[in-house]
Amino acid sequence: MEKVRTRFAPSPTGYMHIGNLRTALYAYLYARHYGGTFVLRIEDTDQKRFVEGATEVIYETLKATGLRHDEGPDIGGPYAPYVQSERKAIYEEYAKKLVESGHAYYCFCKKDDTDEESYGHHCDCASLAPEIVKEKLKSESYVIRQKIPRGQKVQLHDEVFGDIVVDTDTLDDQVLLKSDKLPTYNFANVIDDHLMNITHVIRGKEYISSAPKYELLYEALGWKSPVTMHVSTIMGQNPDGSVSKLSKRHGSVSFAQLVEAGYLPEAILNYTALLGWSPKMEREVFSLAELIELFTADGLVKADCVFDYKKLAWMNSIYISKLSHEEFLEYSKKFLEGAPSFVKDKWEFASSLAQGRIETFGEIGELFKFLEDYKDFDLSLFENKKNKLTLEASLNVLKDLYPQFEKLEDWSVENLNAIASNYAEGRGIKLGASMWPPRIATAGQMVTPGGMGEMMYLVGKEETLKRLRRSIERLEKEV
RNA sequence: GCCCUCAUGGUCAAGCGGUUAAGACGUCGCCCUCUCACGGCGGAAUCUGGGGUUCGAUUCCCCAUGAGGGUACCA
Repeated sequence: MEKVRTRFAPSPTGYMHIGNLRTALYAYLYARHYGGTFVLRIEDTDQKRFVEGATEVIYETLKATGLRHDEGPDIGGPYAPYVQSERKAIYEEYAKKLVESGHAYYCFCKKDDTDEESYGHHCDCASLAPEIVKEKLKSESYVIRQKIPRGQKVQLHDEVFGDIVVDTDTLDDQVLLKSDKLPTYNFANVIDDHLMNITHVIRGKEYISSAPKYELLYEALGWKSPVTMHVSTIMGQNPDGSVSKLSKRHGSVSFAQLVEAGYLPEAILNYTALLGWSPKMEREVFSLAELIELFTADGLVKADCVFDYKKLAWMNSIYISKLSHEEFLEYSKKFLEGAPSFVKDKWEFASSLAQGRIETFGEIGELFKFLEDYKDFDLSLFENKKNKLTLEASLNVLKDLYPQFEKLEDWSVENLNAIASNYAEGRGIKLGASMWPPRIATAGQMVTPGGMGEMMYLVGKEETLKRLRRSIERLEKEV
């Protein structure tokens, strides 16, 4: 059997759209699953869109996600160069061959010759006499267009969408070679896929309409066309419930933005793998190695799918919880901005509270923010039915416990909790009844990322005692 | 306008002629618990509509509708 070769052929736009990353992932998984080769090719034939440093973004993303390519501009390979702008002469050669064989023609129309009302390109350049063409070539700029045969059917097969039959009369004479002598995507991709011996093409569904034209080109050149797999489009949900192609207004759409927001590369990859592809089993958390093992074309879904940030967040929380404490500490470093200083100082400890509670690293600052924003809060927080706490009962607990806390020299979570639990035991009250009031007094808020001991430890002795005194003072006035 | 494609809960999806129509996220309730989170248990919620074919259609065919894409010297 022929060795599988897939490719990822992004254009250097300056960022890696998540849909693009998914295509790369699928191409990578497919190649690896069949022990094949994964090729990276840069499609930079649109000079107007040149972005400085854009190819670096592509390399960095592939590196960060572990989608290692076997051939590419940065590492070379038997089919170099892997950058289309460096292959200019190749396309020109094949375009001329097609003209000679009657499958393409020179077109001298100006860009705006076709009026806006007509759809598709129609002109008579194809039937120009050879002498006239020769004459015009000397002085006029031109493009080379594919000559689509009339009244024929093109039949093609896609691994995902099945058989497709198209009437050639609905196809346009598309431009193959632009007036700047650079090929269009539609042409370059056909030439390169063949020349680079690509056996399986995985690309977005938006190219399915162009597939018949590619098929015609392969036929004209006498080449065998690769197996194709068109994958669904990733959509975003609009506020009104409708969907449209995932874009900035839906949220973060590039890999870099997602990472910046605190999503782990592994989680992003795992989640996007499952958007438009299914392993057909109940499990959803897979390592890259497991995905390679499971990935086949029959799991590819035809219908478009909506990117769900909530589910990605859930997936991310799974990966965060699987991190070792050391990894979590290391990774969280750059997300500590906005966290109160006494949380940063004790981050080694606070991080253990955070790890099980956050879904993205971006939430860290917010999680502990209230500890810094301490102000007089609504005293009703001290009331708690389940623990039989009234304002008065809470006040008593605080007054009883305060001297013990004040005396405590080793301000540790264990010691703090011990004081409260001994007190509860001695009084014959519920543990919650003794821990609730100090926790509320310390945090100034009902919901906290840890229990009483943890909150008091984080805030520190001096500040905690100050807060306890303030609460006692306020409660005494109230009761 | 023309062409192509798609259509299972709010979302991701399994299903490939006979099922109580999986599972996950989200959501709701309960349990656990000093709060939250985690975890456990349970609930609500889906086959776009209409025609066929068939003993029987979510599943096959046709039409309609809706959605997406193409119709670029962009990819």
